[in-house]
Amino acid sequence: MEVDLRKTPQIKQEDKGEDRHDKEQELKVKWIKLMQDEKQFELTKAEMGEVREENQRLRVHLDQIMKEYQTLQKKFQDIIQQQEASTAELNTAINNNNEAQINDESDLVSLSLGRTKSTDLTKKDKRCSTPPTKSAEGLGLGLECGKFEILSPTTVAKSSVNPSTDNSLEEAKGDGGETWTPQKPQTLKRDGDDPDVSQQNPTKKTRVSVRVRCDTPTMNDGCQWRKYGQKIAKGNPCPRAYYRCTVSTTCPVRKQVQRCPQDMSILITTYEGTHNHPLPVSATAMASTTSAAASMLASGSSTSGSNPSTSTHGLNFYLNENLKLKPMYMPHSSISPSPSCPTVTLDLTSNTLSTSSPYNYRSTPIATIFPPRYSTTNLNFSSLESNALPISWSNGSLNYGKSQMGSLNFGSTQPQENIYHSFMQNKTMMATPTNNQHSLQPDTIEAATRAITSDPNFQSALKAALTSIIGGGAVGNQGGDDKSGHNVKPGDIVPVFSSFPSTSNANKSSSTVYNKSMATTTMNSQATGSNSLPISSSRSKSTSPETSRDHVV
DNA sequence: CGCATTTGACCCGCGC
DNA sequence: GCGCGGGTCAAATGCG
Repeated sequence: MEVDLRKTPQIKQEDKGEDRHDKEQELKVKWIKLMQDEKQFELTKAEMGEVREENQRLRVHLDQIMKEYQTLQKKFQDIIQQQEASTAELNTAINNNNEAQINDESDLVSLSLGRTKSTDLTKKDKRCSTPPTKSAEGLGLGLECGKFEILSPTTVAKSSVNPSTDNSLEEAKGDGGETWTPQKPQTLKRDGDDPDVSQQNPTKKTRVSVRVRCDTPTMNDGCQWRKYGQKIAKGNPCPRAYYRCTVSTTCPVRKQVQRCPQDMSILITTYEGTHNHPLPVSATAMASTTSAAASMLASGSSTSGSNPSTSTHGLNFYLNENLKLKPMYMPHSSISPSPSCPTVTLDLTSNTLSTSSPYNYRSTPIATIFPPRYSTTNLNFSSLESNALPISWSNGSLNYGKSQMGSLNFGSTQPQENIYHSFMQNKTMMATPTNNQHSLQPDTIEAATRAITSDPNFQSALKAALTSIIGGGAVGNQGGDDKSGHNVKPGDIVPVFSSFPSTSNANKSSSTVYNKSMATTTMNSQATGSNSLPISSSRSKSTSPETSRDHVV
């Protein structure tokens, strides 16, 4: 690179005439170029050094974030364990006190984690066809979906903590006009195999029902499903498809998929049982959601059951009388009597959330759909403003919220607050079993607030939701239904057992670990149209075998 | 040929 | 005890 300048004079002396001059000029030019190149090189070196430093700083920062994340995860698991323990105790006490009430009436708790607009509410009411006799407020947990909205009760994730326990997701049959019948003894027997379930509550099996507005035939939840049956429920023109988790041959999880007869765009998916195997990253989102819902149910539903029939009066959760809950189109549909199946409903369909009001007001509770005897918890994950779909599980990409990161939006502005409010309300109701619903005094609310904030269930639910957000990228995939499809690599398998509400075995599930890839994982599964709606005739190979047949059994 | 879906039959619980 | 309805089974069917 460097030029020997000392030789330059010598060359001048040796050369003669114009040639010399020319050569000298050339050498000068070359020398100048070399110097410039050298300077450029040094500058580049300096830049590279800066970039390296920056890179190192970023690495350090990333490490810190990862450490914090792991720490939070551990804490979360601990809380879940504690929550499980406390929940068991609480349920026992509650059962003793309110057993009669619970058995007789279905408790519907609607937790709206978002704000719903009144107009939307009206629409929902129409859709649900549930008697508008009761109004409920709810906080909207807004999950913006690309293609599908979760209308109402959506899948409940069983507590992520318990992998082994059976998780049940219920679809709100009510949408279809049919009420979701509680699991029958058969299923219970099967589920009974699962020790966890029996331990937690022998009589109750948690189901998570997710209502989503989905253009696609089925909602991809990241798991692999095999269709094993289809039936047309009485009073509901839309066939109900039965799916079994095929990720593991021993996995007890089942799901039912059904279209809402009144609004075909609404897909009701009910999950039942807990996954006893690691879930693909793509499935973790739903798992987290359902876990949160299940957690709420575990702690809240049992306690809240005091007055099912009373109106919420601005509370997010409402309890409905059994009969009134029946869907309009199925006035005669009988509710399955099995009292043993508490249902958590996640309503991701509510688009109409009012930003102004802290609570969701619903003229007609979604819960109407549900069978009376079960205690039902409705989680309304609707975005505040919600034109945007809360979650798009359809087509394989699940987007929680608008953010590219696939984050969950809990309400547009103050998500946590919304959750908090809804949970608080729920708590309040539980605290005042009989009278509370009609009038909640401010101080009562305050007391409830304190109680709620300290409630592990609430914390767990919030964490689950946050977890979903954090792992949102991974969550996005619906492809899970596709057996073939998953873009999920082996490494993506996440040891999250409890995507669904688990009734038991908090211990086992507590070890939930998310694969590092979760954040970045993209779900593409069902874009391929793998899932076919029960109604649709199309047949898809995709993992989510939603039925394509119209055929009635 | 293997696998997933379809679909009629069967099981079981509940109500009358 | 009988009928109804939900849920599941398993043989048949279809597709790649």
